[in-house]
Amino acid sequence: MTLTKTEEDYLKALFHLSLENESDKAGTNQVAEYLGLSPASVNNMLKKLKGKDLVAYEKYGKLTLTESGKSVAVRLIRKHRLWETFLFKHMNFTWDEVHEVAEQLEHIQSSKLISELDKFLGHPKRDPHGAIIPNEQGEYSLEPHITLASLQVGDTCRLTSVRDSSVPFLQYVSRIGLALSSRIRVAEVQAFDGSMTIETEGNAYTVSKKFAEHVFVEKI
Amino acid sequence: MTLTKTEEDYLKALFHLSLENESDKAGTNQVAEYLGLSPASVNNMLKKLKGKDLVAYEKYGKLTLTESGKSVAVRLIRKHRLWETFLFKHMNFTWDEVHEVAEQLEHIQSSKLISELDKFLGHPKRDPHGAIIPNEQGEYSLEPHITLASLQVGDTCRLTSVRDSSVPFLQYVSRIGLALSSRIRVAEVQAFDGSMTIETEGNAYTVSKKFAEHVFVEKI
DNA sequence: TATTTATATTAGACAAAGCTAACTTTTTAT
DNA sequence: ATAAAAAGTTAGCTTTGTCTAATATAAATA
Repeated sequence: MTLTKTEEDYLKALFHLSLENESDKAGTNQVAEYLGLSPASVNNMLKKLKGKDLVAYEKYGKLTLTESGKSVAVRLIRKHRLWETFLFKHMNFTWDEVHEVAEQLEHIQSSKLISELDKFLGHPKRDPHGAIIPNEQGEYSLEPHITLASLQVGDTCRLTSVRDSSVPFLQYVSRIGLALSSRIRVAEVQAFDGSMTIETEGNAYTVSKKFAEHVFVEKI
Repeated sequence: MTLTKTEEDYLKALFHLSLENESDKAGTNQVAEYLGLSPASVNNMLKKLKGKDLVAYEKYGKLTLTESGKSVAVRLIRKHRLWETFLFKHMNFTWDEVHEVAEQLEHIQSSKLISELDKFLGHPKRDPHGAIIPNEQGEYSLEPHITLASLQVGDTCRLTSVRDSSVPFLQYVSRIGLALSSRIRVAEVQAFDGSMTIETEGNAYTVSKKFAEHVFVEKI
């Protein structure tokens, strides 16, 4: 079954939202917000995807991807991340530039191209944002998602990946000298709003709680 | 102005047909045939493209691309041929496999990606079918299109490029041992139907006139 | 529990790009 | 020069994916 670009975008949205929500479910309005569409449009498309057995839900109920829908989504994410890696490593793109073009490239249909690209890149495990790339079978490890925001004063960590691929966020991360593998020490946390002062490479920066929640780390 | 994939496909079709016809013009039915659509659909789209000043024509008259339309088409052809080159040289695609995927890749919008790809490939002059790749400014040389069919008994030539990118044609070319730069000698020509017997690498094959008209050569 | 708010659905309209069938204009051939 | 054929156009319908406005259900709160 061949899906349209639009159908693929819905499945990917559902996959991402399911991961963020508890219990692998998402809501119509949430999908609409995520894709920048009206709830009516989303409802309309959901009917079609349900008919194709890619999404499961009861009227007025929460949405889940079926196994088949999940598999399509994971393959898309694999393609997206492989293309991001290609753009970053071979086309001189910066990490804030790769997402937009990969959004287009992920819809190219050619299994040969993807397996060759994977080989060409040396079967990379992570994309330029540190996100894990699912393998050819669609398997991927869900690593512990510890955010910078969960650390305490005095803790030291290493930046493993970022939650957001948006240009403003990534440029901000770079601006304060952070990148994948950066070592970070938490110097201060404000009880008032959770903002924290961090040290990296000898410099100190104060960042909001929201920011810290978008940075994944491993403690060291 | 951003064009849809569909609009781009029409412009590319018009460009190719204009080159094949005398006087850089094409007809509605011809475009319909080329794209596998009904003349009515084509007429419909032509109105839109005329409104955007990409195509020029009078009612019931022949079609030409405007300078602006030509420029869009050439940029698409450049992208198509660069992607074909990439697939062939780095993704282990054969020359009969590249066209289909390049048809998709040519619609990716990113000028940075194309200029980086060009650099990555070493600014190639020709694609895997021997076709000339327009440069960044959209300039390209129209080389003399001498076909194998125009040669006489005893002439010797080298295969420079092929007119057709279809899988059956390219597989046939390969099957009889021909590739870019192959040396060919014309051993015999039938006055009856123009079919010709050619020698290459010590083997002889008889091919139709139609076939010979799809093979571009330079005399040696 | 009753009411308000949030979420989800339906109905009806629209634009893009396709189609068929009918019609008009141009070209070709008798 | 006229009739037949080919090419181009128009009208009206279809599908896909979007929208707004109105309505129905579920969840939250008073």
